[in-house]
Amino acid sequence: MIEHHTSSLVQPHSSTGQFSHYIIFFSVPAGAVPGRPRTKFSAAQLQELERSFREQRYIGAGEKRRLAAVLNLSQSQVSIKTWFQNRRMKFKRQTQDARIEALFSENSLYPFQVFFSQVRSP
DNA sequence: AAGCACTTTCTTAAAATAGTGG
DNA sequence: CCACTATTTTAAGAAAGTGCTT
Repeated sequence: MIEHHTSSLVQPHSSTGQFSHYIIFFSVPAGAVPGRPRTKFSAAQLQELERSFREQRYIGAGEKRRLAAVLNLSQSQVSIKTWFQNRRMKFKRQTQDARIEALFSENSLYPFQVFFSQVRSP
């Protein structure tokens, strides 16, 4: 991500006129394999993925092939699998965050107050 | 093979800062 | 100085990578 930070590296400080950073050049190894390019799902694709996820959180081979065909992602069922995996993790995070939130709301602070009053010394 | 937990990479929106003209 | 814009930094989210287990 050099491109985003180039100008801040090149410009000297406005008042002192000094450069605050060294500029380091480096090269990418010649044999580096780029890896799978990041797929950008469109809004319509995400809508269909979400609908399928609501139906069942684990995708099967048949549904995966169907989605790949419908969404024109036929060459990359992997991205669909990855999406479901990441979506399950997101779902899990949200639910347990909601449970933690529920602990702090209402008047459930009491156990924590007891705990900290015992830990902290006056 | 796919699953999970965790991490890395990349993108983008918002916040913060720096310039600039009136 | 203030209002406005342009640029930079920061934070958060999404897709893919890693390593291990079933």
